[in-house]
Amino acid sequence: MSTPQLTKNQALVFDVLTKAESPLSAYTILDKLRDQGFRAPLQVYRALEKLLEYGVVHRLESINSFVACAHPDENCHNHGLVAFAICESCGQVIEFHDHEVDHRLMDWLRSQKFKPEKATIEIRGHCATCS
Amino acid sequence: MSTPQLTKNQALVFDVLTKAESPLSAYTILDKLRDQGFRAPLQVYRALEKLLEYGVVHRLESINSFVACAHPDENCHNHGLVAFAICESCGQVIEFHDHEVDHRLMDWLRSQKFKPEKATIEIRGHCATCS
DNA sequence: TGGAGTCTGTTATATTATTACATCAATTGC
DNA sequence: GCAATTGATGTAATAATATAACAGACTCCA
Ligand SMILES: [Zn+2]
Ligand SMILES: [Zn+2]
Ligand SMILES: [Zn+2]
Ligand SMILES: [Zn+2]
Repeated sequence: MSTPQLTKNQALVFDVLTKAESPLSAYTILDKLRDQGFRAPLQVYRALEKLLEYGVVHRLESINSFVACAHPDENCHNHGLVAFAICESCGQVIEFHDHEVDHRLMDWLRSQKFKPEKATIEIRGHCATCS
Repeated sequence: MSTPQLTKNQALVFDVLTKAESPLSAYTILDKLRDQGFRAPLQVYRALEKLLEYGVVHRLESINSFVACAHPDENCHNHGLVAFAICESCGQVIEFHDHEVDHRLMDWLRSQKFKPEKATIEIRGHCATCS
């Protein structure tokens, strides 16, 4: 999935996310973009939908929030799983990939004849500086 | 975490979940228990909170739903991670544990000095019979 | 008996996400 | 050029998920 030119709304949302130092909820993004003319949640959700599709943003299911991809260059996401460590104190997120975990999970799924489409690996806890 | 005697509401919620063949949302559980006197979401959420604490129920973050533990005997959950494969067609969930994946993730977290507290591993896709 | 702790019932509210419908702009095919 | 299509946008309304706040009941035990 290559990234086409972003539209105005997509660029605004992406910009907010890249400047944030922790994940943001859709409504937080909305609030940050009121000055730029955003009025309704759908403006955010529609932009996010595309950004997720392009792989430049990730959704953190366990905290209903969104974060800019930490590895925009490597398009590792195409083949591999992505995992997140989320600090419950400072909100900081570490994004990482591990082919070992990846293969192990995939092997198990294959043994069950389960066809994976989307995976979520999120660990909540406390980061080095917060513990 | 040993499981104490369940209270009336906890038992009702647990019973609904064990009889279901796929995960249920809190509000679906509420609807199924209207006849038993349930009127408000909190009655469900409070029971779920305890059942999660006892480890007899799991929460599936990616679909905002709850499922009874498939391995009530092994209290594998105390040490190890739990992963779920969720079929998007039939809703069926396969719960599994893998120490390899577990250790690998834990090693990585330790290398980052990240102290894990709660982990979510959920794979959505299609099960053997649905693909 | 009377706290302390836990469970419960109820109302209201907060947070997250989608449906429905209208408009606008760029693109395509003719 | 012009209809047809496609994709992006704006707006209002609503659905779905989750929590706050407060009051009452119940058990256990000092
Ligand atoms: Zn990424
Ligand atoms: Zn931290
Ligand atoms: Zn389990
Ligand atoms: Zn299935």
